[in-house]
Parts: sequence; structure tokens; C-alpha cells
Amino acid sequence: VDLDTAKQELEEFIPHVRNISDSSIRKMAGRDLARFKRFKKQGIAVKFGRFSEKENNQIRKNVEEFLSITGIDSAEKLLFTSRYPEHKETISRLKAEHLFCEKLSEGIPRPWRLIYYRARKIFDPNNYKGRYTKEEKEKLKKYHALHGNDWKKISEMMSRSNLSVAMKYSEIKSAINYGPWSKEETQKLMHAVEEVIRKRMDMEDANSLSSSEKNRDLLIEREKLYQKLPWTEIEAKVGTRYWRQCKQKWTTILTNKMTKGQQLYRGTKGLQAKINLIKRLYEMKAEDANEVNWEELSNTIGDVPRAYVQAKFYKLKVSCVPFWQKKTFSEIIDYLFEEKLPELEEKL
DNA sequence: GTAAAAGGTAAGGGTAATGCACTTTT
DNA sequence: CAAAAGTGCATTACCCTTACCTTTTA
Repeated sequence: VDLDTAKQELEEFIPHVRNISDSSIRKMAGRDLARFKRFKKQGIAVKFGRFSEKENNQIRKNVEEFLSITGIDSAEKLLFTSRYPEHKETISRLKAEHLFCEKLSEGIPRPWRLIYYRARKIFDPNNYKGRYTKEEKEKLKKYHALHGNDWKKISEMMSRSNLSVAMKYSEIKSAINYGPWSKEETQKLMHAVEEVIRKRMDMEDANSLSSSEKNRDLLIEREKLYQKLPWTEIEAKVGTRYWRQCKQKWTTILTNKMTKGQQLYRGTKGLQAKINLIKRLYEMKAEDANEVNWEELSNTIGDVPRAYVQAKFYKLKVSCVPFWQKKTFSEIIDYLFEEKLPELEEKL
């Protein structure tokens, strides 16, 4: 297959295809293009981002079915065949015979490889091990000193997934501060953010030579504050904090700036905000949390960053909805709308 | 005045996506 | 042999849940 044609055809399904490396495109051209076309005929669009609960369940179903067809006795053997060298040959043969790749990705409009990785996360016994204890962190540092970035090895030694240990190490490798931010740290963070936004604006101005209009330098527009920021770069500039801490701190700073310090989630205002939030969510009719347009929602509570609304929604869910962990997203929204909303309106 | 409900801030596990390399199949 | 399919792993940027307090409310 000619690469350019493949690119062109894929573009319909994967808009950012031009930024993807040739090797990755070749892979997708092979298996996924045909699948994507089939989905299109059924009117189903290719999806990105977090898998919905429905998709996760479909994966579970597909795996179970495949296991029962082939008689392989565990998902781990199927998805981590290399952990079972003595069974490798049999399993590989069964996979090929019964079209493993096709079966696994059945009914899920995504690139097969991503479905495969999702399945591996779901069924890896080393995943979902919860918080690291102090001892584990020490161990991790020690193992890294011994083996470097050989996460596979370290992961085996710690009974945690490759991803988990790699991530955790990157967080704890250099000493960072914990606890409340000092004045200096906060200042540093604000300067760092300002700097990267400035830089970006300069670049834009250089690109669009239509500097005819304004010197907007003085005023940093709202969206600029929201938009994606290069957090690792900011981490380096702040020096004492991990990027995740920086990002989180920035949203609280932003929230304060935008609300000018008034607490809009307290008292009557808070009630009204909750009511609006529930109503809007209900109207949206989203089946899964990742279908929600939080950006738009944030306007219903007030002028706040989206992360703020997401956090508020989470609190609401946890504190009001019994067994929320067992419920689907739409069930949660329905519950809030039917049970909690009247109660809140009463109080108003 | 007090317990509990609600709020705020920070911590932290887990996630999707992708490049590259190696192995097996066609 | 070359190309394609199948697999594994490191790396990056980010989402969502939870822990732990302080403040407010009933």
C-alpha cells in the first residue's frame, strides 16, 4: 500500500494523521483502515480519549469470549503471553487460529493497538495496586539506582505495572516540596506561567504578520490562561515542585483571580451553582463523563476554570449519590436530577 | 456549644497516545 | 529476501479520585 494514499484515507478518521510517524501510519493502514470504513458504514465515528464504561465492558466481553473459545485459562496468559514462556507456542497458535486481533477489537471504533493496550491495563494483575507506601518508594529508588530505566525489570521486582513504576519514579526522582506553597514558590509559578504565555503570544504575532490591529500585550486574554500550558517546562522553572502540583496550584490561583476572591460555592450562591450544574448536566444527556463539555458547563456556575467545575461535580457525586461507584454516568446524573435537585431547590 | 456536613487544598494512582525496536508470518 | 503483521516497552502529557484539614451549618 502506498503511504500517501493511506495517509489520505486515514485523515478522514484521524484528523491529526499528518503529525503521526510513517511507521505508525503503516500499522494503522494495515488493519484499522478497513475497520474504520466498516464502522463508518454503520454511522459510527472513530473515538479517542478515555474509554467509556461501555467500551471497557465490551473489551471484557470480547476477552471472555475469546478465552472460552480457545480454552486459554486466564486473561493474563492471553494478554501477557511473554510472562508464560512455556505456553508461548500454544497460546500464539491459538491466537492466530482464532483471529485474536479481530475478536478483541470487535465492536470498538478505535485503532486496534489502543484497544489491545486498554485490555492489557484492565487485565494486568500488577495494575491497580493503590498507593505507594514509604517502603515502596524507597525500594523504587534503590532499584532504579541499580537498574536504571529498566522498568520492566523493576516492575517485576515490585509487582507493579511498568507504567506505574516509571511514572512514580519520575515524580520522586528529585526532591520536591510537599505541603502548602510558600509565597516565593507561588510567585515563581506565576512568573513561569506568564513567561510561557508571553513567549507563545510573541510566536503567534510573528506568524500572523497582521500586527496591524492591536498591541494586546498588555492584556492577556482569558483563553490564554486556560489553554494548554507546557507543564514540564513550568516545573523546571519553578524548581521545587512536580509539574502536577504546579498545574493544580495554577487552577486554584486562576479560580481566585477569576472570581476575585468571592466564594461562589458557599451559601445561596453555592446552592444556585449546584442547581445549575445538575440541570445543565441533565440537559446534556451525556452517556459518559468524557462526552461532557466542561468548558461550556463552567459558565453556568460562573467564570471559573473547567477543572474547578469538574472538581465540584465530583464532590457533589460523592457526597450525594449512594453507591455512585456502581452506577453509570447517566444513572448518576438522573439520580442527582430526580432526588437531589428538588431538595436543593427547597432549601433555596 | 457541638457534631456533622460541606468546603478547600494538596497528594497521587491511573490513563491515552505514540515512537521505535524486535520477532514472526506472509 | 522484503514487506507486513504482531508484539513489547519507554516516554509524554494529562484526568480523576482520595486524603486531610478548616470552615460553616443545623
